[in-house]
Amino acid sequence: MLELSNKFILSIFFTYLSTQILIMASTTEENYLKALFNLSNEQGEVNISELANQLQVSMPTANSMVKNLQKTGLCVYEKYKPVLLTPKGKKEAALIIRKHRLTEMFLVTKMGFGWEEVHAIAEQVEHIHAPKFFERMDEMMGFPTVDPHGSPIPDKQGRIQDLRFKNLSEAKAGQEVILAALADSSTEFLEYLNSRNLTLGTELKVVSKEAFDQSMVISYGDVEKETLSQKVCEKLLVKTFGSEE
Amino acid sequence: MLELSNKFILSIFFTYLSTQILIMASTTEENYLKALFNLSNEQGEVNISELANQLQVSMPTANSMVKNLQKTGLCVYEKYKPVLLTPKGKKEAALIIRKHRLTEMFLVTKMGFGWEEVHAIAEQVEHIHAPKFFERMDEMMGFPTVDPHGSPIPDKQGRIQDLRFKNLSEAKAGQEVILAALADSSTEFLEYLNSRNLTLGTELKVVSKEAFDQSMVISYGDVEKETLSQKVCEKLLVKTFGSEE
DNA sequence: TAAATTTGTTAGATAACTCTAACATTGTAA
DNA sequence: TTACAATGTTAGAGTTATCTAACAAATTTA
Repeated sequence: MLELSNKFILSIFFTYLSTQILIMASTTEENYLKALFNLSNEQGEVNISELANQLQVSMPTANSMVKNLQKTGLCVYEKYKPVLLTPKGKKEAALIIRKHRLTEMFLVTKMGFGWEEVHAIAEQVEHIHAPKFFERMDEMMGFPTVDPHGSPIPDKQGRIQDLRFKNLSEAKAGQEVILAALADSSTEFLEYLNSRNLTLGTELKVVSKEAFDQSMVISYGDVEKETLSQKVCEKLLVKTFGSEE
Repeated sequence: MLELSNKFILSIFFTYLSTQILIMASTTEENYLKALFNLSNEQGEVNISELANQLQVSMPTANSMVKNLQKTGLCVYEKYKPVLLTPKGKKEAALIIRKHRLTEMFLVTKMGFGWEEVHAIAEQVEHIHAPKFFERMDEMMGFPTVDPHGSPIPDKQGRIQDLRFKNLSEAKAGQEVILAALADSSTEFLEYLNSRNLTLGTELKVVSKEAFDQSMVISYGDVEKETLSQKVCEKLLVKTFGSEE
């Protein structure tokens, strides 16, 4: 009876410790946090199968890791329910994403890499534990707010600004917009954009829109006519001239 | 009988694969390789106890990892004998050290870090698998041959030049030398040197030498008299004016 | 709504890296 | 040269992160 009671008190004590003391997440855990963050829908929910798929692990693996993350207070999870990040988990995820995006920006602006080359390197650098290293990058770049693909860089507190760009696919014929960000930063898509000389900041004019397949003809720079499929238009995020902050 | 024979053939096949195909060494294995490389004496030998001590693991742990490294052809080892790196193991170790030292130099020359701050960061960055990342660093720095502590940077083939500096402790009274490298790059020692304004490239004059405790009085720059203990003198590597390559 | 499909869980195993305890070998010193 | 000390090895176990096989729940579809 007494023993049970002691165990109970100890378990409270350690639960307290785990939420208060920073037990560094392993690289694996960091990857799960990032995946959960990126997969979160409007309700902040993620299904185990999506998580497993994203990380290319089996469902039992994802399931058991989610249980671990819950023990350290980084997510909430109930059997057969979707996973939710806690505020602590969200913050930790955002800070990893901060390191990722700062690194990508540094590689492009300070080291001469192409925007299609940086993801794989940043994927490794983001796990480095050296606050000063990332602070120096940030400083050297003049505190950028977006990465080379237009995605916002979370601040030191893990807060992310919501840029709320529009999809190019929503633009009307005749409209002029600025290419501001991408909804897909895969190497393939970036190389597609490279081959068309489409860079962030480019002013685009929607020449026409094809009702049949939602493809668009646009013009920009020296390019008079370029046809973009619906699929491409949905991946291009744009802002209107007025909408600078 | 037939089964045994098949097993034997398979084992030969996999041994062959392991020596031919690049099975990436894990971060842990990389740390063992580096430690073996750094601890190697003139005969290239390392005792298990030294290795275990260097990596702060138990002897059984070091012992079993050495067996793994042997399986992948990175070291040679016989029961109760010291460990030896193979040429393949030496090369792999040197290439990790190359990444470490390039990183240290980059952090100091391109990112404004102090030489006492860079070791811990480089210790993490050295495990990044991204040849282009390190090649760009190298290029941006103009292909440096030494790191911020004067240690040589191995080339892309893993070859290390032997700079053969002398110990300051061997210098005679009256002699003038240039501080070229350090035999100890611990934070404590680097901070000691910082506090005395002793940097690589500084011209030192040996004012006098104390026979009793082997301490030295030196002068350099604006400093007329500075007493250095024997311990410090042994950690300072110097070259004479003539000995530039 | 019952059956089929999808999604999620449990159980049990494996690989990598680590440990301690116990034992074996080698080297050193009485 | 025997005994002690130092060094090295084996055995067995724990942790983390992964898997497959089998089962269970939830959801979709007929």
